[in-house]
Amino acid sequence: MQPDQRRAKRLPRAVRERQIMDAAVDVFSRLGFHAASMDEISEVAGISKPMLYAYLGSKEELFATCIRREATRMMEAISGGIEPDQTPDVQLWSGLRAFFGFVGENRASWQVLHRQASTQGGPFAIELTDMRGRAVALVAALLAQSTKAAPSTQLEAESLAAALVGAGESLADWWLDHPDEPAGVVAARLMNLVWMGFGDLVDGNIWHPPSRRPGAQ
Amino acid sequence: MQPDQRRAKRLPRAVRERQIMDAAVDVFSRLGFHAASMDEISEVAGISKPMLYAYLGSKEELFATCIRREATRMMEAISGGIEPDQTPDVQLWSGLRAFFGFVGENRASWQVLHRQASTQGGPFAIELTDMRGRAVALVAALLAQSTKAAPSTQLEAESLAAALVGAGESLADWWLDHPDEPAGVVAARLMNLVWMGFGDLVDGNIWHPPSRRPGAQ
DNA sequence: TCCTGTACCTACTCACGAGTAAGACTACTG
DNA sequence: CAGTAGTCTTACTCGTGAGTAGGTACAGGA
Repeated sequence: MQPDQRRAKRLPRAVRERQIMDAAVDVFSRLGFHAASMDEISEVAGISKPMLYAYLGSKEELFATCIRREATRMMEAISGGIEPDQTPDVQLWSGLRAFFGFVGENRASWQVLHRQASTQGGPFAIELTDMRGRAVALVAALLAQSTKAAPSTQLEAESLAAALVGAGESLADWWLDHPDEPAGVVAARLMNLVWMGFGDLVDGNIWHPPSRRPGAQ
Repeated sequence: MQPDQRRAKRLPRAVRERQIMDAAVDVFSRLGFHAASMDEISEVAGISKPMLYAYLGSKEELFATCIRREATRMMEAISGGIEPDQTPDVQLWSGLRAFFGFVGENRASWQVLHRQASTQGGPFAIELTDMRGRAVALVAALLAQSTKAAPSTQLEAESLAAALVGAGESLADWWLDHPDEPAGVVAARLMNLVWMGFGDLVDGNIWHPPSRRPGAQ
């Protein structure tokens, strides 16, 4: 109880809100929505519970706000990583790298986004579905570029995009349990799987970026 | 309160246990582990709470038992669907069909297995990891058959198997939100994606089973 | 120096849910 | 019909966690 035990007193609202959001993402990602308590979030954030309610509203509002913030951060990271005037395979490659790069550096964000939000019903799933919809649209547009030739592509591209996004999601989940692998390796693995297919891979044909540096990552 | 409001009175223990398990899978799949209450499970099962505790133990024990039962059912469905003396691609195809067939007919089981169990820590994740490990081993063995030719296959096959299993898991999740698609179509889509790859698909090369009936499903 | 607003707290209320105590009802066995 | 084993219930205890009441402390302006 020394007077010097400064808890960074009397900060402006915007700063506190960021601290609270960071704490909330941390706690939600570790415990899940239901098991997380507002008491613990306020403790991690270094403030008291009434502040939390005054600034961010109820537990549900806080969770929804977390999802929106992290979803926005991630989609910006991905679309920022794509170079639009490259060939489709290179665009896909850079998108995958951006995605796994983001997940690698923001594991808590990914936890709260994918594993938590998708298991809670109600408004949360809506936010999530919205983000996934944007990701699928991004990939579908990219695939549609590749398939100008083929005939019945519009719907087919979209469902394949959904499968690819799903594969990315679950490979990211798998990666959470195998954190030793570098991001580039995981991304390259998925790239090869979806671009070449096992049928080619067993013949030794692998995909690689158009030679800047031979090694991955 | 008519005396005729028979709640199927005084059944033997084994029958009650099955009813309770079914109710538990239903409630857990709808609400998740934490939000599900033992009161609701007992109500759905048509018995009172103390019976539930007497027969299946605590909430955590009940949940773990659910996971074990559903995981076993699913793995049996899959390995029962594979014909071991076929070529690797056909084996993979029949495995995928068995998997999506099971999920389609047991949506609640899949919910509780994948979406719920994977987000809860502790003993549940262990059960789940165990099941996934068996699935990955199954697929990895299958892939290893295909790649006798290639050199550095042992570890590579295993990680590709993990990616494939992950892709299947998340495609099944996606399917939960698009229940109108038939199981065979979803399975065929994943089969094409992982066996042919986009690189072939954009050229119009699709994989199909070695002609019994031309149409899928 | 008083005044007002914003940051911030302690200490509650209240509902809900896990788990239990204690016994009642039924069926079978002798 | 008494006894016993197993089925089943009502009616609790008790902890935990969401949300709030009612304040204190500090900062800046008059």
